[in-house]
Amino acid sequence: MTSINFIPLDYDYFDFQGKNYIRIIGRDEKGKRACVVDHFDPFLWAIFEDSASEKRIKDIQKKIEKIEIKLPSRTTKVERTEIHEKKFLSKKVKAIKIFITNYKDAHPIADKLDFKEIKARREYDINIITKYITEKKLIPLSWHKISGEILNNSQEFGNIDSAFDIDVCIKAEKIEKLNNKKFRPKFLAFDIESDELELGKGEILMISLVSDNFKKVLTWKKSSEKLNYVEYFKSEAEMLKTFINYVNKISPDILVGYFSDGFDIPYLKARAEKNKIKLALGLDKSQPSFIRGRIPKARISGIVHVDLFRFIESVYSQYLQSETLGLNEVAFELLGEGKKEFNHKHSSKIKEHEWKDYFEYNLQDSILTYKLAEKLWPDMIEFSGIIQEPLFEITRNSMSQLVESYILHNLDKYNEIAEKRPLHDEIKERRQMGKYVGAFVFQPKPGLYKNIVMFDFTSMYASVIFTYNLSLSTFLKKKFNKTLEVNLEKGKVYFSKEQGFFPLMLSEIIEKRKKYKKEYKQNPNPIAKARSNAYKLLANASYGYQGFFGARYYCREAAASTAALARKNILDTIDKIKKQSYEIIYSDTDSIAFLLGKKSKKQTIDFLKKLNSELPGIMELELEDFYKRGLFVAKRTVKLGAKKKYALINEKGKFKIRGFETVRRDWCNLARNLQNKILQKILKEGNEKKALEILKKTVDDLKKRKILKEQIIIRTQLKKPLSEYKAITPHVIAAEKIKKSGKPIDMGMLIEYYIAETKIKKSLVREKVKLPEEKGEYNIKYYLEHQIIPAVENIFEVFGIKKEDILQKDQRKLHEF
DNA sequence: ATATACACGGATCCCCTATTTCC
DNA sequence: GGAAATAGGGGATCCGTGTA
Repeated sequence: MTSINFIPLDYDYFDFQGKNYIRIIGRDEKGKRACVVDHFDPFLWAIFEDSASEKRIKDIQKKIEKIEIKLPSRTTKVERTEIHEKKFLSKKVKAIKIFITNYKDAHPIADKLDFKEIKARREYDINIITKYITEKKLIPLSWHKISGEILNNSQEFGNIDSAFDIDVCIKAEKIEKLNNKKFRPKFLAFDIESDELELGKGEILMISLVSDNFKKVLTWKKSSEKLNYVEYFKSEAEMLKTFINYVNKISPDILVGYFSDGFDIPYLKARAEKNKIKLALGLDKSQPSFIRGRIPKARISGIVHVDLFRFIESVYSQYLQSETLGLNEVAFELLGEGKKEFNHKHSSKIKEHEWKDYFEYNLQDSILTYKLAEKLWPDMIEFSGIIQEPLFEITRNSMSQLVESYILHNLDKYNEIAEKRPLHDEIKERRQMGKYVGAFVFQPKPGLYKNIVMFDFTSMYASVIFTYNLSLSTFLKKKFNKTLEVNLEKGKVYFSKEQGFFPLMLSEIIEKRKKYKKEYKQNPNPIAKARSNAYKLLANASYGYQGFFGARYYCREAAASTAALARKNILDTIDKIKKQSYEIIYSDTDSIAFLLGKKSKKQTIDFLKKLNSELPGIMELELEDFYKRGLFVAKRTVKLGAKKKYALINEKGKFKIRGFETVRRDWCNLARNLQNKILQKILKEGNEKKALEILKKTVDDLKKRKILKEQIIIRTQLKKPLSEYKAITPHVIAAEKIKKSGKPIDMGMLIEYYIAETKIKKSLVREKVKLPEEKGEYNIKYYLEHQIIPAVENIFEVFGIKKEDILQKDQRKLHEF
């Protein structure tokens, strides 16, 4: 027996003689490409009724062991069974573990377990790789010592070692986890350019590739200038062949693109087909395969294909300020550099000397993608390690899938059998349930306040779930002794006080989050930060997960109770703060703002300690900050204060602006910047005088047509296919215009437009829409009445200045010209 | 395909009234 | 001259986006 130190990267499975085997590609310690083949005994569970007698169980076991399914290609039978004492939804159960020949047939086998003493059949609907990892504990992106037999030209598994381009192949006998050591994968970033955005429609003009000390642009277009990183070919086909050769030669661990699931890989595949070339990117020379979905997932055998856009969209975007998730903006925020400027036009119109810029542009995209991959690597590795799913899945799964994977991989700690995925009808039913009551939001009074204290609950929902033990596994249909009773709108619901595994798991997540946050503070480094963030994300998503109709552990009652008890706690706390004669000015979900008044900061902090000592369980209130001033405005429609809209300045002069148009991307920059400046001025100075001057200046500039076009562009996202819109809004018109001009329209596109002057008097805004590149003058009336005034009128109204006052002054000014 | 709460612009619908059209 | 058709104003409601 030999052994290697191994880090798993890419997981797949195959059948050999009717049985399932797992194939994992990774690296050994010397950086050599290694392949581990492991057997896997698939199984599922059947859970007995509590009333089932020992004798009956034995009977059933014998019957189960005779189950067999004959298919044309294979026969699957029950190989063996074991009786276990397990837990299901935190309750003790007797269950039978049924080992079968091939996991693909787990479903039909489950269907055959039709005995009245069996109340549930489970774990036949879990992905085979997930199941393998939970069983064998071969954790992705962690080092392991694999002992076993080296396969060298072995006929076993049909010559697997020679089918793959690998250095060593081992059939695993024993797997041991090693202590964490660093691993730096070999990335290869790539990007393609073409005239047409519709998949495969036009030719691929060029492909850029970036890896360690490697930069290339492959093209078949001629340029007047020779560049050392550009390789010229005589045709698209030759270029594609060389691209495939480079990928094979460099043999990266991770092939990384930006939106490459949705564009680059499918495009390459389509063009390769057209040119009758096999897109043999896989380690076994196979072509990429596509797993269906909203955006298909492009899998390359043996190499992890990471589409950074997808990872950023599903996981990382919440840490970003960027308003779009385009490569340019994201790279700017994370790396401080953006894409190269290039004025896109059809290749037939590009002059010879202009190609150089296009090549540079194309190369820069891959450089940025490469750098982003390096930057996000700590997050990918931490997510993969914590959730224990392969990188391919981690970078593509939604938040609910990540939470669920975390649960599945941790169930054995609690001796739990997994709950099943909801079936189609079940999902339909859950969705029809409608909404339950959510968070409490305090109705603020408009005004400019001084000396504000803000408290907030740390991980409020997660701490409520643990404190009150709210989950599917603790939800009771009836009231028993020692139960928690929660009043919901539709009646009372009950939860057991016996510890449920879900709340317990969540408390461990919270603990780990605290631990790594502390660790990060003591020693700031990307790994600690990524780890702390990953746990924070899991904790935050758990509440939503329990209320999500697609969840295995869906429990509407638990989700509704979480919200209800969070409301109760914050309202109780508000009462206590009031009783100390503080004046509450605002509260939303987990935060409370009130005036310091005559009290000192120390008194307030002492009071916070007292509040904390009275809070149930692990619930915790902390001081968010002291603020020098805060502004709350009225709603547009009624005189009441607007919720979720306020601006604060702390004692260090740092602003916190929420909900205002300043932070909304569907307002033009002119209105946003103006509002931002005005808010900041008012908060800094404590009055509106100077702010009013800023407003006048802007109105003046607007009327004199001094405003730059960039400032008046309105951006709105297209959230569904154009044809599905019932209300034809300005951004829909703009999208139609783009489509007419021959550019493709994608769902999710950010549509840009401005409102122009028109000759004829038109009443609808949409009739004045123009695209940024269209010539025209901006509509002064529109920008004044629909952008500038609405953005600031509520602010000035706090100081008793009415919209008419502002407008009248303007009109007088207008006459002066 | 994590949850609900909230603000608000613009379109659309509906009702009412004034004006125009038609007999 | 009077009824019917039409235009236009104003408010309620719906649709849609984005944020907390």
